[in-house]
Amino acid sequence: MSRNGEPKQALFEQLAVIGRALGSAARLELLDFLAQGERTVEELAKAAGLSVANTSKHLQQLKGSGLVEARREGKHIHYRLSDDRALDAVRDLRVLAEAHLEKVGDLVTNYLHSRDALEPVPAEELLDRAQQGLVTVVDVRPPEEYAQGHIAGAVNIPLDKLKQQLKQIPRDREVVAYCRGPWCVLAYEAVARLRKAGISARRLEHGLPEWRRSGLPIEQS
Amino acid sequence: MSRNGEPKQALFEQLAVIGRALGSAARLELLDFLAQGERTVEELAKAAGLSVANTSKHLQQLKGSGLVEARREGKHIHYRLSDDRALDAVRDLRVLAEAHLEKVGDLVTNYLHSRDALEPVPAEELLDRAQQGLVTVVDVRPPEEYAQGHIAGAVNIPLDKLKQQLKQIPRDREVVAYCRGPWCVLAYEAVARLRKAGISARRLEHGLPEWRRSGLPIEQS
DNA sequence: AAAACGTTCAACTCAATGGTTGAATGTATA
DNA sequence: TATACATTCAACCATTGAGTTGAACGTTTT
Repeated sequence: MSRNGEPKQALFEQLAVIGRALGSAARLELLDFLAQGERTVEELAKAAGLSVANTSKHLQQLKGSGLVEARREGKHIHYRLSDDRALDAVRDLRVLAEAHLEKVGDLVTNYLHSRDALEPVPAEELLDRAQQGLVTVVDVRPPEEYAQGHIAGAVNIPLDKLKQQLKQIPRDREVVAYCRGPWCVLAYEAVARLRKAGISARRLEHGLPEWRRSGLPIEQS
Repeated sequence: MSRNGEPKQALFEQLAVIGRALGSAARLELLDFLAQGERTVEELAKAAGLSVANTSKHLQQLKGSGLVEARREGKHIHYRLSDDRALDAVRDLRVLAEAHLEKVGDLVTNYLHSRDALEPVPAEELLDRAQQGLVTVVDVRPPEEYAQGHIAGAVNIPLDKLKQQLKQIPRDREVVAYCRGPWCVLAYEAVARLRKAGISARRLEHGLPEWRRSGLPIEQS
């Protein structure tokens, strides 16, 4: 922004408006529903699990960026995708995300070439050693998810904060990282980075949902 | 995000990470430059008119979303697009912007004084006619960028050298000018000046990155 | 008219982001 | 080894965004 209104800047700014519109999981989910056809605000709110007011605001943001259009019919206002090409953009995002995650996966498996290093920590073992204070348990999910509930005694270090907080991690004991579940790659990546920094690290066999289901101790912030 | 980490939510959140990365004019401009090839932080900062520190932060955000990769070479760190498909996403944004944001249309048409006069040449048409020797293809970017790769058969006439080299341009056939991307200022300006000099000229519909992306012939100096 | 309903607006809180600055890191050169 | 250089980090401020709540708007029904 900073600078004058050169056309080039202005154009990129317009593109950024659309980019921002795609930069929220809630809105992407709304677009996903709208891909199936027209929906009212109420329907969308229910489907996405959002408040009506909040949904309305998201929809207006989408409308402002030209991705959706609205039509009044009686009491209801129906929203629809204004252009099928909007789906192209979402599809591209998906492709990029998959490519990225795959690449990350490759990085991890390349880095952890030793079999035992890749070996995950079973839940019972972790519980056992955590209670003896032998391991540092790291929750690599975003703070919101951490706040909702996490393994008792775990510290929250989201992946993007890992580098900054490396120094605060005790180097004299093993780190066990975990995240959402089986297909969540955050924990893999965290382990890779920790090892790169010379810290002994493994990942929890499963994620938090499995931990909870097994009746193992959870705590909330 | 409010709610728990259900897989579906997690997926959309991953997509949203990429969407957010595309949600800043500065980052889109950086991507635009990177579409031409590897660049150092310093080069990018200068090109985008941002501070180096700020540029670095933006680049790391792009890296975090998997859109770009970095490589160290001596003192410099070279960034590049990690996936050509990233350009697809940006192209989609552009299409959407053109289709739905009247603002953009206004900006574009205001920017080039006569829209009809600056009708672009589609890539296939250019390739076709260039092979028959019917057009003079002019690359108006600076020599360094030209050296890194240009459309096969194109001559390099940077904008500031255009006046001096006008005489060397054959007047009996059409000139097609191109530069970095669809909105690169240089090509518009070049076309305008060529016409002023009585030479029939149009600009390439897209820029070099898109040309390369389509697998059309490139050569290096 | 009045009442009921779906949607939007306005005002607010809290977290996240873009940006700056000066220090720290890591790599080549003297 | 000391120095210069390119990049990143850390701390900080101003702005924006998501989300909530209660009131207002427009349309239909009574």
